[in-house]
Amino acid sequence: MSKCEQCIIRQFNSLKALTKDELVRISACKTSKTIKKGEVLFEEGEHINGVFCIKDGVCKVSKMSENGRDQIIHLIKKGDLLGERSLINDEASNLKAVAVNDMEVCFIPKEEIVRDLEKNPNFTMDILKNMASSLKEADNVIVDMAQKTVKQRLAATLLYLNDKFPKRENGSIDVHLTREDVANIIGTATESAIRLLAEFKKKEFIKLKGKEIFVIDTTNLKQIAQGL
Amino acid sequence: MSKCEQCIIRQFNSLKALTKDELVRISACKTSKTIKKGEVLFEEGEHINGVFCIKDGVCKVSKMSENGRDQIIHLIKKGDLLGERSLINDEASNLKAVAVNDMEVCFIPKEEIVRDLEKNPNFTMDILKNMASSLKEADNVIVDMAQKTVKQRLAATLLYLNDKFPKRENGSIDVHLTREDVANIIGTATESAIRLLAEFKKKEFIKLKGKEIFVIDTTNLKQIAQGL
DNA sequence: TTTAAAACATGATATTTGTCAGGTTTTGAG
DNA sequence: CTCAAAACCTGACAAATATCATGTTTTAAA
Repeated sequence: MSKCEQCIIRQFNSLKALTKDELVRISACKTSKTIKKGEVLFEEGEHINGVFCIKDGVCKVSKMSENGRDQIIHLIKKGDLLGERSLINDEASNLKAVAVNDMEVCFIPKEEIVRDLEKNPNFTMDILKNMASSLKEADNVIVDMAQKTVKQRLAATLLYLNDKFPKRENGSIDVHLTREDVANIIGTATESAIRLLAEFKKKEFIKLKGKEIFVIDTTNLKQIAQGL
Repeated sequence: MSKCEQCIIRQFNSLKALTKDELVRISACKTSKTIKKGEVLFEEGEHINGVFCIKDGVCKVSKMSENGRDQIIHLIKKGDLLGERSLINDEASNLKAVAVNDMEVCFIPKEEIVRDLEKNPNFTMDILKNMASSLKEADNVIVDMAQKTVKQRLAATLLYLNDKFPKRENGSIDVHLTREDVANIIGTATESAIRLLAEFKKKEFIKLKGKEIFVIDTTNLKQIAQGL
């Protein structure tokens, strides 16, 4: 079992604010898990009671709408923390998380890390800063969902994926999303997502090879995302 | 100038976590303002450098989309704090705030209250809890914007307004929103909002008298909001 | 009180998006 | 490898929504 105090992943999230002693204690109680593509990390309504530190892979975090369709709200990747909110309130999760690529994660139980939230102001402030930044990002998503067309949102999403996620050797985005996943990110019907992907392909803004997506023409995609 | 330590409004927000001494100090440096309907509290891109404590009235908090239309993201009312995020990061505001009714607000400068964020863990935790709850709420809004029809969103918004805002003596919701404001909350064209309001009126789910809105049939509005 | 601007309203029409139906291709378990 | 399930794709059509045009009513400033 690897040791948190030697793990470089923590540099990418709030765990970097923990002291060496705190990390040693956390290391002793954390569990490491391998999660295969398609497996569930947690369900809506479940009490998570801890945080996941993502060492590798990607998962989709979604919420079922009253209309019965899943809306993907976040994609969580290597270096991210998942489930911070479970440390702050005692509510059940309003979200579901499913692995999109195979994952390596560590799980830190709430009761061990909550103390640090109370005792280490650096850690608290870092969590607070992240929340503030997530909230700002959420504002942007709300505006985009409310005001942009499906085509604009797809263009923006492709740029986001291309920007934030690793590439395979051949240059495609290394995230195993189905067309339905893409539709559930932008909030549209699967058929609409497929049609627009085909349109972007035809215009040579992107290349498609099975589930692999290659972003080619960022300039034009940016223009479309902005509604020009 | 009224004193914070004697002000009951703070019971409704995170300021309740401050000690008496802290409140006395804050009281000495805060400024009270009257803001008339239509006046701007702050603009997008402005550095707020403090928090507003809303003693009375309502304001709309919005963000301009790339498409050039304003999206209202929050309605802030009596008892709420506005601008907490300015305490946490040093970025300019991504949002604009405009009074919708006449307002009474107090402004607490950042430099005076930031100390309390550092020194008083109760205050920090309360801010953190509020952020977590806002984030959860933002998730819900994203799902609704992405998945619900305009009609569903209007029904949900009417129920929200009816639930969260004071009523006038005659029973109408005491928030002075134009049709354009309503459209900018639900993310649609003004004409569409007008048409749907007329439809709800015809079906007697609501009553309209000028800008006054009376919610009558919550049962049917709930059904519509849920897409039944 | 007057009056120009803003807000409200409605019809006609265009565009976007969803739904349904029918196929083909890909995937992964056995 | 085989083959059923899942994912993908496309067309036709329906529904939702935006846009444009035009007229009326309300509001608030002079």
